[in-house]
Amino acid sequence: MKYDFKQIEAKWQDRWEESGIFHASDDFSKPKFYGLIEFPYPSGAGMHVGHIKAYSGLEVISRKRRMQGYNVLYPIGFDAFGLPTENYAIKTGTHPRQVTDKNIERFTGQLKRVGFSFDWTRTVDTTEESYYKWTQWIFLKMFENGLVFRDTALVNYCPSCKVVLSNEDSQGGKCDICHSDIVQKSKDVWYLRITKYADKLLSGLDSVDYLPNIKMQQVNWIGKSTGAFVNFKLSVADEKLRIYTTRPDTLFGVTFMVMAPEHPLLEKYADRIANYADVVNYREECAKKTEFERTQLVKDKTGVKIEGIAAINPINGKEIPIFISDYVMMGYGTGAIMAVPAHDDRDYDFAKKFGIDIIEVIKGGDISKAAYTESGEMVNSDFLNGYTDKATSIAAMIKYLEEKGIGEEGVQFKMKDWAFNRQRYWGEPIPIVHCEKCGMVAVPYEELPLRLPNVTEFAPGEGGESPLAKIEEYVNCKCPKCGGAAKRETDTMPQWAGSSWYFLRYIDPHNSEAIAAPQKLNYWMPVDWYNGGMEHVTRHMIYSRFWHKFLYDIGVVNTEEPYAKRTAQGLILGPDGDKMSKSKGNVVDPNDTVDEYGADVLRVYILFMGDYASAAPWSESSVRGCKRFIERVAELPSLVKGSGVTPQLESKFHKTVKKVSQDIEELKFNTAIAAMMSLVNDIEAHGSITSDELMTFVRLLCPFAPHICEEMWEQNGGSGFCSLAPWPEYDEAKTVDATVEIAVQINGKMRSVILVPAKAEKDEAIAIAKMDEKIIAAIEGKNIVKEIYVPGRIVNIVVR
RNA sequence: GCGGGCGUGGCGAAAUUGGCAUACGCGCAAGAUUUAGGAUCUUGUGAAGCAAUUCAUGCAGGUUCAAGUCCUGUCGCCCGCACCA
Repeated sequence: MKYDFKQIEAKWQDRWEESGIFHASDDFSKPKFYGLIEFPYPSGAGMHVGHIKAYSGLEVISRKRRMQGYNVLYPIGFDAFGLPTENYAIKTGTHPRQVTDKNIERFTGQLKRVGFSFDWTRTVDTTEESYYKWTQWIFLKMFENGLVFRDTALVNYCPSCKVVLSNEDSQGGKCDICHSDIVQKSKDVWYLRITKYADKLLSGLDSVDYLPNIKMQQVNWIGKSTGAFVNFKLSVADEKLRIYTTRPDTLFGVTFMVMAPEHPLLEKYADRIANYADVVNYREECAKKTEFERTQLVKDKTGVKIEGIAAINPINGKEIPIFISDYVMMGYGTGAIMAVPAHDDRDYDFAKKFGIDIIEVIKGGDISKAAYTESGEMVNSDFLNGYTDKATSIAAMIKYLEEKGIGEEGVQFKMKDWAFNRQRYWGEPIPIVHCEKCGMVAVPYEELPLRLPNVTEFAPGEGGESPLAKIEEYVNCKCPKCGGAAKRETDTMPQWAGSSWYFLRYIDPHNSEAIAAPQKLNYWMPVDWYNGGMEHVTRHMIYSRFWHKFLYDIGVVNTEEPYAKRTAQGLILGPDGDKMSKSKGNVVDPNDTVDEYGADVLRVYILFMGDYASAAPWSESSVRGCKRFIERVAELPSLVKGSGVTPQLESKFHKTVKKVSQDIEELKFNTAIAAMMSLVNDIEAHGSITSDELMTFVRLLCPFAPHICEEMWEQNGGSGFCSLAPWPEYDEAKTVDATVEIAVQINGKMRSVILVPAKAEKDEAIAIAKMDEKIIAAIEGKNIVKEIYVPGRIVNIVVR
């Protein structure tokens, strides 16, 4: 068969589209498989081969599931709101709608050329009114349920994008989008109370099958810590200074207190603080520092001692000084700490710098040199003296604190509430109206979608306000409650909103009455397998798990967790081994590879490159190797002869079917393909193949290289589509050879190879080994000390 | 600093989980075919040696009949979190 991939691939892509064989059906009697990939952001750069890799894993799984008889939902869509599109619109004056449509068209074309088995009838686009209506609907439900609040806060602000960012979007003090330095700015912020779900987000991880490193990152991000809150009295007033600590058992070692420079008690007692001017000065200096400087660069301890107010250690009545320092954050715990310099590195540095006492309460280190942070025997600690176990001494102290009413057990999370608004045009309008009389009022559900007005100016205002603020007919409205004059919220939602629930919309994408029909949700959820990039493991995944858990709590969905299983693919690096980027010019466009080698070759190569989860550089010559493989596969029909199959080749077939079937489930596509290559080598060496075997092989390869397989299936008398033909079965008995080659070692060194029956007993195997010439020579005249036989593996004779 | 992972030919990588190290592919070499080759096919290909053999999984030890795999130490790289109290 001549391998004309252009003709073959176009032909089958057309047939698949016409026949609709990849459309999921709502036949609830069949077992279902919902495979989900992260829908792309349709950027102007088009897709690169990394996208293709991200979708190829579940593509193979989904195709295999269809052949196994499952009702498969493998959908695709576009996460199209966002800054890059808007920035492009500002630069070129093109409307973001037009830019988005153009980019989606281009992405769609690229995806179709690769022959992905997506259900194209269920495509979603987060920027369509029929979609964002429901994004707004969920927001209003959250508003209704007290999960939305507004606050003035110091926020991460990107001066270049003129936008407020969540902590997640400003990691390392850099803007996630333009990489400018983030500054702290006081602003009105809409928050989603994700912290209310912190515990559920953490405990839910026990019931899902995520790769261990994915779980770990989420656990880390949620950052639960257990400890205690302790109230310290102030010397000047009947006022408590409340702190959080994970080591309440070190309370006897406290020699000073530290408050965050922004701590509200400072202002409250300003008139009692003798050096209040210094405090204000220090606070202003700190505010100038970016988060990055404050947390990364300047680890040298700075601070100011509060004159005129001290704290009383509630456990021993000692008066201790209070400092302010920027190593204590207002955003974590209570914004104040008890400092135990003997057993905390940061407190130790601070105490050394300011000449404060250091009292050892845990034995084991040398506190004249450094803080001792390991565990050990408690000393100088009254009733805790002699305790050696950390958990018991903490429990004893908490018990004491609670009895005396000076503190209690407590839990803290690193995760903060989700800053949810952006001063931008290209996002979902926040459906809230500000009324002078009624306050914040929700737009009534029946008025959704609250449409994004058509504008011509997309740039944010100099004051950082949304472009929507300039449109008077949008801003001015009537209060839905009292009917009086009111103003609309002009901020929009962040990029992460639309992607927090898209997997639900695929289930019923054209439903105008609900997110999706309940019986369909019940059938399809949860997502059986979700694959995506490691970069989305903490943001998108945590946000969407939060939304899903909320929807569960209000009875919209029937599963607590959206994703039953989550895996991640590794990057494809440029041919130079660097991360692909436009600026380096090392981006590989899948279209180029499809043009030159064909979609099947591209697919096989991407999965053959190496471990699916690891990064690997692109290699053009290795692509050619995969082309050779596909071409040799295309020639297999010429080897079909009526008979003449050897037991060895038959066994190899069964072994290969078994290996490929198993490897696919473990995302070990590289070894699955290697096994098929090896089988082709053996077939060629043998010189013939039966028609049945050919058809088995074609079905086995079909999820990887579906176009050529469909063609061969048709040419060789297969009925229907190969893509729907039954997945090959194997006979376990036939994967085992009757005789096996095993190695013979003398004293653990390989000396020979013998052929023994697979079921040989120890005596038989050793007897055969001792007849081997090389072995005879090796053991001649020596004492046999020990004989080891591992069936099917090895014989080892120990001699002296 | 804390947490996780990795280190195997010239290259991408395998290794049934303690049992023939280097499968599969690339590259390279020789040959065939070709007007030509960045095409195709055949053969060879960890290193040293004429050989039998010996040495090879970052480095140094250890356990074991047997170690890429387990243990101890050490070096190097990658990722995540990070003044989180």
